[in-house]
Parts: sequence; structure tokens; C-alpha cells
Amino acid sequence: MPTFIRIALPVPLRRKYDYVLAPEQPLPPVGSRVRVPFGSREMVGFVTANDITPEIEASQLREVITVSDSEPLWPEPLWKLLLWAASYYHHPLGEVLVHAAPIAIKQGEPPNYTLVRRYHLSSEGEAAEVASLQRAKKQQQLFAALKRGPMSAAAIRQQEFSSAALKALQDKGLVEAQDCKPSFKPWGGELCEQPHALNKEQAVAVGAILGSVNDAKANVWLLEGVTGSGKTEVYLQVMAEVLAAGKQVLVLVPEIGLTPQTVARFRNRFQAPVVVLHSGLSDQERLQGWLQARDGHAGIVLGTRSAIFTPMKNLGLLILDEEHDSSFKQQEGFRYNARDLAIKRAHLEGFGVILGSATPSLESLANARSKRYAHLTLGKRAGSALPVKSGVIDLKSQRLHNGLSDQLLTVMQKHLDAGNQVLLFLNRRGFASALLCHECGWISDCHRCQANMTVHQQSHTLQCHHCGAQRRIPRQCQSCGSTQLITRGIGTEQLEQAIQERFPNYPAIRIDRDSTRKKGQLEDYLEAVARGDYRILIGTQMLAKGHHFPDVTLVSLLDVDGALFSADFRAAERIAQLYVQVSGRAGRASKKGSVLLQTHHPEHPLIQELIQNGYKDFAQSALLEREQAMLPPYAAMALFRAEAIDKPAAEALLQVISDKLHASMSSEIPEVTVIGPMPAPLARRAGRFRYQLLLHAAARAPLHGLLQQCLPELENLAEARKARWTLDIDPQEFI
DNA sequence: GAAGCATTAATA
DNA sequence: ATTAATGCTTCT
Repeated sequence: MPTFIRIALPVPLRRKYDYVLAPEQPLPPVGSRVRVPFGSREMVGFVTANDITPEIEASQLREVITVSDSEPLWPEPLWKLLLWAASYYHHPLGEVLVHAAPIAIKQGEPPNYTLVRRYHLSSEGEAAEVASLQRAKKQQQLFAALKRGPMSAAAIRQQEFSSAALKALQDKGLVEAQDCKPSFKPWGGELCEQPHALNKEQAVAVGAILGSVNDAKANVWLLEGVTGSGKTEVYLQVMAEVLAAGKQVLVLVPEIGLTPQTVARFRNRFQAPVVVLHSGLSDQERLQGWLQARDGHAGIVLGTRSAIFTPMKNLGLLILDEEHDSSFKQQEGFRYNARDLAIKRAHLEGFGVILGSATPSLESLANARSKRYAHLTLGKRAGSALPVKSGVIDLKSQRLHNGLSDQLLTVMQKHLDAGNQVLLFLNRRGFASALLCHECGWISDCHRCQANMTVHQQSHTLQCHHCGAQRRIPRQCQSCGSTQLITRGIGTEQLEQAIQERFPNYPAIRIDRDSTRKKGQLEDYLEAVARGDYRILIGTQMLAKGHHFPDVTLVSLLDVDGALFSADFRAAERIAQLYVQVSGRAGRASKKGSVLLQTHHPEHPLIQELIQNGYKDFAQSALLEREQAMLPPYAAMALFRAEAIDKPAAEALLQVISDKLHASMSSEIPEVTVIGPMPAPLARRAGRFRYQLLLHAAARAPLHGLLQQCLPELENLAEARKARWTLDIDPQEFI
């Protein structure tokens, strides 16, 4: 009787495929890989079941080409997490699995360590005396060292033996090379440096976490610590205990750009080996790190979003830093949220989680409030750092000089004259947000998107920030031929120019995606800023994260009005987080920092709450608002998006989906509200029309039940031929 | 009538 | 996603 297996393939199909094993092939366990024929090509698939009765007639099944693994690729609980993620995000399992595995694994390569070359004495060498090499001092030293035990090529290089000496010994037949599996040292919780002294708040936090961190339970701590309050020291001291118990630590950060300092702090503190998983690694390097994590050779694993899928032999603690950061949510393809998966994984594997942030997400705060998470607060800046002073500048009926009010200019002058640095924050790159005709009102719009093209004076182009289209800045209006073209909306390029004219004695630098395109440029600029080469910093979102500028004493957000009245209900939360994060860039020790916010709406409740009472109070009222409006975290959402070249096709597809959803609901009391289809906020992008359909429910269960029920039917809709749909569970952004 | 491009169907 | 099969247009 032949054996049949069921596999998930890395294709956007939710269907599984059955294959037959040849008699001599070993039975591949669930979670291992097989190479199979698929259509006219070969693919690597993942075994999801190996004792099945095929869905179709056995004679129609094709044969497995090779069984790639004898073991599952993922430990049992992580495999469960992957299955759960595929079902929760309603994403094809095959695609979830390839996303979770290193590239070398998706190509079917065996999960092996790369061999290291080791040198040892030959039998002849064992017999020889050290003294016999009296005439070759270098060779003698190396020979003596090898007599004490075999050495790797790296160790030989590290001890400054020459390759010539090694070669000579090999030629004499005294030393032989052998390629073998790398050996890893066992590690524990030994420290390389003394832990720093904790202030009272830190000590309370560390104490609270240590009380149960090694309980092998899914305890979650929300560590709310203002910038500079010493969150990292709390992490380090908790990590020390976990490592000492022989367990591993996984650390997730939003962006790998922020990791070098973090890695350095880990390496300085702990003897346990640190593995960093980031996009700059080669496929092989990534696989090596993955293996070391899986087999327990790495004590600490540090990575971004996708590192949540790293198998760990004995995971004891997961730290997710800057937990509010939106980059933990993948925004395309498999749209998972690493923060939410971290919590789920903790429940499956039994380990503690620390969510850290100066500005926790409303989701996490709600969980803290309902006691699902323990809430710990670090409210004081460590050391002698002073709190920043906040202020609002009312722009109403004020004269603006390239986006800067008189009031701001005066304050800037004061700070600059006092020898300090000033940071101006404007989240709009380019020279101006649009070009328009003074005579007929024509606007520089993108041909492929429903958006203006941005004026980039430096490159003499108009650019579309949505599809990347570029063209030269026209001299004349494309509609009426007038030469009276004017710009609208100030971007960082223009701001830099204006600032330089206004403060000719204080060098200014612009830091945005355009000015830091080249590799290493950002680092160079940051160094120059730290040296004091520049006095005025002009930047976009890029500057809000991570980097610290001790000599900056004034930070100003030049234009936040857009976010105050955004259609996206999360805009207020994001601007509040940005404001606090940006404020955190300023001042330290003896220098008191100020933050000034320019707005036309100083009376806006969000601004009032934030400026006068801080993030905590803002979050409290924002949560209340969300609760009253029945928005997340007090409701569940899912979003269907559709795109098509043909506008009606996109809308029609979502209309059909909407109808199918309605048909599946009990008509009496519909538990799920279906809103739309409606045009997406950016109704056309890169030549495609975009629509969306929002699903809203008071709880997750009915929403997921409905989707579960309807998705198979939506797989092969006739309407989906001309338009393409995607589903986003717990959407973060509505664009 | 063949070549070239777009659309559709199928993948076990 | 990828590819093979099919349909449709265009050009020689």
C-alpha cells in the first residue's frame, strides 16, 4: 500500500496538494520539506500531514521527487504558531512557511552548519619533537600550539601565526587539515561588566519581572519608560537572570538601523553569544544564525519583525522594544503583526514577554488596563536629565516665513546664540508638495496616481511619492501654457534653503530619504551632527527614531495639522507618539530641552491633553474615545482591498464579496458590519484603481468565523479575474 | 498564415 | 506565483 502525504506549497493558494511517496522513500515528518513536481516545474513544499487518504483518485497523484529532511524544520510549538498565524491572518500556509524560513531553506537546501577547517597534528606530527623544528622558530611555535590541541583557521589567524608557517608544516606532513562541524561553547549567565546601579523605579520594574520571569508562563509586562529612563538597563538585568537559568532571549526591534548600539551593549554585558538576524546578511549567514538559535548555541537573538519566527531551543524571554512601532506589522503579502504573534508564541511555548515603549500603543495599554499585561512605569529620566518643556505656537493669522512663525524664529535664534543645536521636524520631503499654475489653477498631478507630484528642485524633477514616477519640472503650465508656475506646501528641501538664508552663520543639514540615499551617508551625517559641524537639523520621520542628539535643546514639529483631521482613526495616536519620541531627542543632563509645536488648532483636545498632561493622559482620553466610537482595541476589524486597471472591476469585486458576506450572516442580528465598497484613500495608484471593504465587529470571534466560512468561496470568484483582492486582518493603515 | 501579445485555466 | 494553452491582433 503506497503512502500519501499532504503538502502546502509556496503559492498564493489556500489549497493543499496530495502526493504519493515512492516505496523506497522515507516517511517525511509533518513540518519537513519535500521536492515535488508542480505543473511543469519543481517546487519545495512543506508536509502538513503524512497519513492521509488522498482527496482525489490515487492514480492521479504525482510522486515526490526527494524527501529533503528527516526532521521537522520547526519545533512543535513554533509549528503550531505558524499554523495558527496562517489561519488567523487567513493567509495561505505555504506562503506563511516560506516567509518564516531562511531563504536557503526555501530553496530546499539541507539545514546544515558550514564546516570549519581545523588543523591537527598528523600521526607523524604526534611522533615528532618540538625541538626538531629548532631552525624554524615560527613553525616551531605553531607546532607547539597545535601539540596542545587542534585549532581552527580563525584561531590560528587570531594568534598571529603566519599562513606560511602553517603551509610549511603541512608540506612536511606534520599537520593535517580537516573540515568539521563548528563547535560552540556552552554559555551561561556570566557577566563581562558590572550591572549599572538602578534607580528606584528601575529596581521596582526589575524586581517585578524577576519575580516570575523564569516561571515558564506567558507573563507579559508592558514597560512604559520615558526616553532616557533606562529601559535598556532593565532589559539587561532581566536578561541576566534568564541567561543564568540556561534559557535564551529573543529581542525584537523595529529597525535594524538601531541595532549596532544595542548589540554592543549586549556583547559588553554578557558572555553568552549574540546572533543578529538582519537583511544585510547573506543567505548562508542567515541560515547559520537560524541554526545557532534553533540548537541553543546562541544565547541572545536580536532581529526585526520576521525574527519572531526564529526557532529557539529553550526560549525564556522575549523583549519587543518600541512595541508601538508600526513596522512590527508587515504591510504587504502576509500581513502579520509580530507583536501579536509574540504574545501568541509566548502562550504556546511558555515564556515571558516584555513590551517596551515610551509611548505604548493603545492596544497594549488596553491590555494592561484589563490586567492581561502587568504595567510597569519608568517616569523619571535616569541621571540628572531634566524633563523637556512643551509649548504650542498658534499659527492662526500669523505671518509664516517658509513655514516658520516669527515666534519660532525668535526662539531658534536664542537657542542657537546660546551655542546649542535646533532640530526642525517636517514630514514632507522634496521642495514643495505641488506645482500649480497661477493663471488657470492646473496642478502637477501624477498620470498614474490620484496624487500631486512633489517638486524636487535639487534634481529638477517632479516626483510621485506613491509610484515613483519622475519627470522634469515643466517651464510652462501643461494646460494653458502660462509661465506663472508657483509651488504649494513646503518640503524639507525648501526649508533647508530658507533656513540657510535666514541663519547664514549657523550651518544647517537636511536629513531625509533623499539626502541619505547613499549607503553610510546617514551615519556620516549623524557623526557630523554629534561633532557639532551642524547647528540646525532639518529632518523627516527618519530623525524621530533612536538617534540621540545631546546638544539639541530645541525641537519643533512644524506642521501637524494634517494628522489632526485625518480620516484614519489612528492618526492622532501616531502624531502623539511622534511628538513624544521627537521630544525625547532633545536635551540631557544640564541642558534643558524645549519642544514647540506649530498648529492652526492649538485648542484641539488632543494637543491640549498631550502638551499639558503628557502621553499618559492623552492615551487615557484616546482610549475612552475609541471605546465610545467602538473602534479598536474595543472592536475587531478586517479590510478587503481590491485593485484593478479597470475601475468598475475593483468595485464590482468587492461588491460581490460584500454580498457573499451578507449572505452568510444570520440576518436577525448581524454581528459583523460590512462597510463599503468605498474608494481607498489613494483611489488610484500606479495606474490601478483601488477600493476597500471594511469589516467591523464587536469581537474577533464572529468576524473570523464569517471569514472562515466565506473565504473558500471567494478563492475562485469570476469577478476576481479582472481585479485582485487581498485581506488585511487588524489593519494598521487605511491606505 | 505565422508571429506576437493578452487572457484564461490549471497546478495533486 | 508560474506556466502552458488559448484567443485575438497584426504584420508580412
